[in-house]
Order: sequence, then C-alpha cells, then structure tokens
Amino acid sequence: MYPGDGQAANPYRTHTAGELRKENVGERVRLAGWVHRRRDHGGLIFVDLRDRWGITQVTFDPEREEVFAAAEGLRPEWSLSVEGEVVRRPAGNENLDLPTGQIEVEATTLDVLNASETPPFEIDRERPVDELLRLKYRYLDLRRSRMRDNVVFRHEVVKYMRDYLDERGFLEIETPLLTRSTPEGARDYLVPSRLYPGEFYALPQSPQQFKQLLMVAGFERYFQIARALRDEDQRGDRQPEHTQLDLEMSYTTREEILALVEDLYVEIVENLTQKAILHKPFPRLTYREAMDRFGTDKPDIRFGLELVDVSELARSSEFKVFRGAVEAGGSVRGIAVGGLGDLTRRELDDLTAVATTGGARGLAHFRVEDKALAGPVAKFFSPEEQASLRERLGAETEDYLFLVADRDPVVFESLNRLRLHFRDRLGLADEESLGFCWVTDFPLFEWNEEEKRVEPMHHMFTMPREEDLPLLESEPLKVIGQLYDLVANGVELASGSIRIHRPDLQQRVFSVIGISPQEAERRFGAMLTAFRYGAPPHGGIAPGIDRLIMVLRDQPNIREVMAFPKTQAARDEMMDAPSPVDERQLEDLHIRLRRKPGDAAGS
RNA sequence: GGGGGCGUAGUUCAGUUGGUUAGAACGCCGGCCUGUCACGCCGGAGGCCGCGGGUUCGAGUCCCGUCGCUCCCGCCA
Repeated sequence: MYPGDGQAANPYRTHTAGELRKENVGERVRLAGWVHRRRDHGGLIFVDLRDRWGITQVTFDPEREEVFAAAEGLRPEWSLSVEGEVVRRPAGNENLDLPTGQIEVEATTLDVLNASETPPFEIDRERPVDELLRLKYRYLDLRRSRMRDNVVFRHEVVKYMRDYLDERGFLEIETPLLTRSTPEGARDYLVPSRLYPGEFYALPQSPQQFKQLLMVAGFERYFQIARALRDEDQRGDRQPEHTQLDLEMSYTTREEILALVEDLYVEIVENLTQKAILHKPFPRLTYREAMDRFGTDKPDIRFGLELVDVSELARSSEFKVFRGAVEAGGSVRGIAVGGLGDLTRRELDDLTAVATTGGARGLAHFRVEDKALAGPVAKFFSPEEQASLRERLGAETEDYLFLVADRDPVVFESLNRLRLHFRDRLGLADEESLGFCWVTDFPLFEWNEEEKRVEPMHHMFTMPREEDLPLLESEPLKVIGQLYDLVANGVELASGSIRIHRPDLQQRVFSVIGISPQEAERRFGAMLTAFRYGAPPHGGIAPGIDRLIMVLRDQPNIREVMAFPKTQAARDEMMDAPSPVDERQLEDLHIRLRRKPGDAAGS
C-alpha cells in the first residue's frame, strides 16, 4: 500500500500530487494536499495542490457552479481532497518546471478537509525568515520545499546506512538513554532519580561503553542510529542532541573499518547526490602531516595554499620576532596567496584580525614584486633571504606572503583560519566537489595546560600504537593512538579508534591520565570486569549524521537538517522547553529549587 | 562566561543632521478578470518602532539598562 498505488480504498486520494503524467490523461483521480497557490482569473481558478510528493495544478471551471464557488473561498495552506479528470494542458500552457506540468486535473468535487489561518510567513517561497519564528512554527517551516527535501534526503541516507550495514552482518541494537554520568569531557544532561534520592541518571554523550560491552557479549558487528547529548553551548554545527551512526566491530583492524566506511560514503554520494568525490580512494594523512600542511586536523583539501615551514630561514634572520619564535621552540610558517590584487591598509588589518583570532600576535605580510619583497618588515631581510622566502613559498610576482611566528599551535591555528578565509573570499573550493580524506595517527594524549595534566585526545578507551607501548608511562605525549577521523571539505564527519580490550592495558592508560585503580573500578567497573572475560580485540567509528547531511546538501547550519532543532540558547521554542514543573513532581524527585523558574540564570 | 551583528506592518526590509501624518515589496481583505503557474489590474486595512528608564521643546533616530534571536571565542573526550 502506497499513496497513489490506486489499490487501497482510500477516501482522500488515489494518486500523489507528484506522479500524474500525460499517460494518465482521461483517468478519474482523487488528490489530497495543501493549497500551495491559488490563481483566480475570475472565470477560471487554478490551484496548485501540494503534497509530500509534488505539485499538481487543479483547474476549476465556472460551469460546475457549486465546485467553482467553493474554490473561490480557498486560501493558502488549506487542506483539501479533490476529485477530477486528468486532462492534457492546452498547447503552449505546459509548465516545464513541474514534473506534472504536462497535465492538470479538472475538479469535479472539492472537499475542504481543514481551513488554515494565514500562516505567519510565506510557505510557498524561499525567503529568509526570523529563526525564532521558523522554530516556533516548525511544522509550517517544514512544509517548505527545501526543508522537506532535507528531511527526505536524511531519511534516504539513514536508510542506505541501515541496508548497507545489514547486508554486511551488522545488528542494530539499542542502548539505554538513562545511564551513568561519566564526568569527563562534555557536561552531562542529568535526570534525577525518584527511587534513589539525590542520585541521577545521565543521558549518554555517546554509547561508547555499551557498544564495547556488546563486543564482549559477542555480537561482533553492531550499529545504531544513536542520539548523543551534550550540555554545552551551541554553534552553527552543534546542537544539544545530535545523531551519529555508531558502529563497532570485533576481530577487526583499522583498515577494515576505514574500508567499510569509505565504501559506504562513496556509495551514498554516488547513489544519492550529484556531487563529485575529488579523490578516490580517500587520501590518508597522518595527524602530523595534516598539521604541517594545513594547520588543522580537519583540512579542506579541495584547494592549495598549503603551509610552508620557513623556521630555518627565520632562525638566522635579522627580524627579531621571527628569530625569537624559533629560539623559543616555536616556528615560522606561511602561505603564498595569489589573486588578491592590491590590498588596502584596511584589508591588511582585517587579515591580521583573522590571524589574531587564532592566537597570533601579528601577521607578517609581503607583496611579491618583480625583484624583491615589499612590506613593513621587508627591510629586515636581505635580498638573498627575500629570494629564498619567495622560492620556499612558491610565490609568483604580485602574490602576497603571509607569515606567522609563534608557538606551533598558534601558528597552525592562525594560518588555518587565514587559509579558510581566503577559500571563502577567493572562492577557491569547488562547491560541487567533496574532498574526503582520512586523518590518522593522532597522539593518544594531549597536555591540558590549565589543569597541568595529561588527558586523552579522543577518549580513554583508545588503543595505543603497539610500538609506542613502552613510552606510555615515560613519555605519554609521544604515544600515537590507533585513531582515525574522516574529514570532508574541512568538516569532521566521523571519528573512531581501535579500542583497548585488555584490563591491564586499560588500567595503565587510566593511571597515565590520573585515574587510580580504585576510581577506575568505581567509574568503569563494568567495563574493566568485562574485559577479564575474554574481551575480543575490537574497534569502531561514529560518523555524525547531521554534519554529513549538511555537507551533502550545502546547508549552512545544523538546524536546517534537523526536523526539530533547538535555538542557540538550547530552547525548544515550539514546545517551550525547558519549562518549570509541578511542585508535586519536584517532591517526587526529592528536589528543592534554590532559584525560582524564570529568574535569570547566573545573576 | 566573553565579543560582534540584528530587533520598525503578518513577513523581509528602508527610514536623512533628533523635527509635520513612520514608508516599500510581498502577504492579507474587497472588487475586476477564462490559460495562469512569483498571474495581472484597481482599491483598502494593517505599527507598543522588542521592553524599561534617561537626555531633549521634541526620540524609530542619542545615552543607560534589560530581554530575545543569531554568528564567533571560551567550552564541546
């Protein structure tokens, strides 16, 4: 049974509004949907009837007086069921923009199923509307074609994932929403317990431990379209809850996991989109290489402007800023950019601001002249050094050179921002292409300067590289983890690792990050115990679904690809959540409020 | 938590140096129109200028505060 299959005895419709063609001419049909537009010519009325599948033009002839009179009262977004005959449109009146544009339906019966108030914004056209209004009336916003197409496309992608994994022996298994808080990384959403005063469940930031336990349980290949919840501030690509394709495999290798996901993504792109994949197979970059070449672990490889290290040249230069940075253990790196024309003082200031947002204290810039470099600090460099800089950066005459000198993380972050700035300003990246790449071999740990301690870069269950195991206690920051990210067009699309499966090694990693055996037992007891019962080697990955849809459909914001997103302030404007609750409910939960609902937070 | 932008008709926006009755387009309402598909033409209604305070003879416009939306930084294993 399917709308329009003509089989079911459906009182509302025999066909969808997207399927009638000239082959159907002469058939008596019934359509249901919304008034998309009404064009009243006095003696003839056209109604564009819209349902999920498309738009069909319905005509109302004044000779059918009763139906015609009813059609005069129709307004946008009324819900209708119309019966009539499919007729060929008069020659010259076909609408080539509409798949159904060869025909129209001459209405003989009109049933108004429900009238509509005038919508708060126009649904039949793609115009910017205030975000709050869209979210408050999300059910109307979702009637717009772009939003509907986003939702439909998302379904197609998720279905593809399910089918793909099912064919390869994966089982879809649900894991709990009410679980235990693991205060590490992001802030948890907490749920108070009624039966245990003062105790709380946490909503999962990821099903990480459960999926590893499913490997111990022997399911070997698991996946789940899983919600992940984090109580952190929003961004254009971050929401309090997002969806990931969580998957895990036993007796597997990194190569097997990468191949599985790469093939899946290639198939999704080739079967469901018009986009082109820039490089197949996906290029592999180590973390080190990604940082050196692009200054980021999520590089947009669709364009050049790669970073060049000129530290050696800087070390011997007269320019103290450069020399000082290198002597302090940092570096000097830069990019050469063409096609900028002559930059004004103001534009150069703006570029400096881009660099300083990345932490840089300044931005050295040169314009490449025929024979020399020009710029405020050019005088510090000898003609030989200038020629060398130009050559190292591969610059042409009239290019600009931009260099940053600082600690490596600052240099990378600043140049990465500049690189992306020029991408957008100069249109360097092809919008219709997908520059996928894998970034591998991340450090297992990173140094948290504020807390003066070592912490996991990804998560604490990641397997170190075999050859680095001896360094675990002595030089943890040098240990490389068996980690891998999938990146496309500068967006991190998936993140995964081979996991630790032996309790002794897991305990060693806990110790490195300062978790005592007692604390580990208290917080991760189930997992450590489980590992003692023949836990298999395993690993997995978690591709983010929202971001994938964003990239594949060129949507600028994660809200555009979610049916019911929250505002940047994490509110649901439609349902008005969060909201105060009854005193009775609080009592059940053993909760007394210190501040009344509605009081400004933190004041 | 911090910074930027925005807030004027149902919607999207304009609004001069502080000065008469706050405008446009779309939408809405009414009329006309038999081939439109962003239909067309004529007419009309519609405003707590986010909210509160201040300066001023006079505030949409200037100042202070506040609320909301949004983008970014922090944060997000």
